[in-house]
Amino acid sequence: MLIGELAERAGTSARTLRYYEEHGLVEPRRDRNGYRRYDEGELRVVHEIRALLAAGFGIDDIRPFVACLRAGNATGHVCPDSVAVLRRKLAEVEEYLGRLTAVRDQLQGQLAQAIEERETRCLKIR
Amino acid sequence: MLIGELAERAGTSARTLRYYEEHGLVEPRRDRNGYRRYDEGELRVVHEIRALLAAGFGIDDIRPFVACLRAGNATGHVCPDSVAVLRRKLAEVEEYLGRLTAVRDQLQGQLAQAIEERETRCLKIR
DNA sequence: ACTTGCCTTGACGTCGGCGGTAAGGCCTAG
DNA sequence: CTAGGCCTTACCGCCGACGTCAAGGCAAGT
Repeated sequence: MLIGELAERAGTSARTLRYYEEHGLVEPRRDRNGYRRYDEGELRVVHEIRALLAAGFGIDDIRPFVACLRAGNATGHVCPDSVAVLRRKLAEVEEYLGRLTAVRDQLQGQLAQAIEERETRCLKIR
Repeated sequence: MLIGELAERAGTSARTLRYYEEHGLVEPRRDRNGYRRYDEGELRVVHEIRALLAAGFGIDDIRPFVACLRAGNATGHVCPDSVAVLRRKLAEVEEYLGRLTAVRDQLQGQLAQAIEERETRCLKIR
């Protein structure tokens, strides 16, 4: 499989796949002419990468998951290194959730106050 | 008040205040020698800006709040434009909260699954 | 031979809110 | 006169996951 086909099947771009390779997440063989040659398994790897990125992981966080998949595991998150990253990320997400919830409450409060104030003014005008 | 004093009183840097000015949030007068001269009210404006930034607003979102404050209102979020931005931002935050909650649940699930799998293997080994 | 359509490397652009530094002007105290 | 402590404009750097050229090589159909 050449890079274009993998890109299309994975729902992404060739540039993106080269980027992953540049950062050590994928290592295709090379044809005589220098073309990258991927085997079928890489499709799963790329899907895993994309899912983790979408979940907010950084490239460096993802490396252990890929290694775990390559080691023959059914999923990338069962190895100790992956679990450590999972724990850390979960903590980060929960902290961010807390802050974001506080922000939401504050916004709701300001909005309610603004509306109330407007109605007060309307009553005065009448 | 010169830029250094305002920066210190607002708990930020001169560079930051110039950045705000560059983006139309503050417009100090100029002394004969070109120095920026701020009056007392700008301290509140800068505090408002910082609070909104900390809440996740972008520079462009903040402009109406500043205008609202300058128009003589007690707070920057009572004017129609500000309220519109508040509504939009609240919607954004809530959507992001939803996605982040989904991510958290997924992470918790994967973590639980990984731990369960490990324990299963330990039982087998024994 | 020519066109089309893959592929390659390399390098710069993006977004946002500044930080940092250079090169220089202004003002005051010693 | 000079040192220092403000101020000015101007421009590069940062982070991360790519997008977007540019310039060229390779393979295959007509």
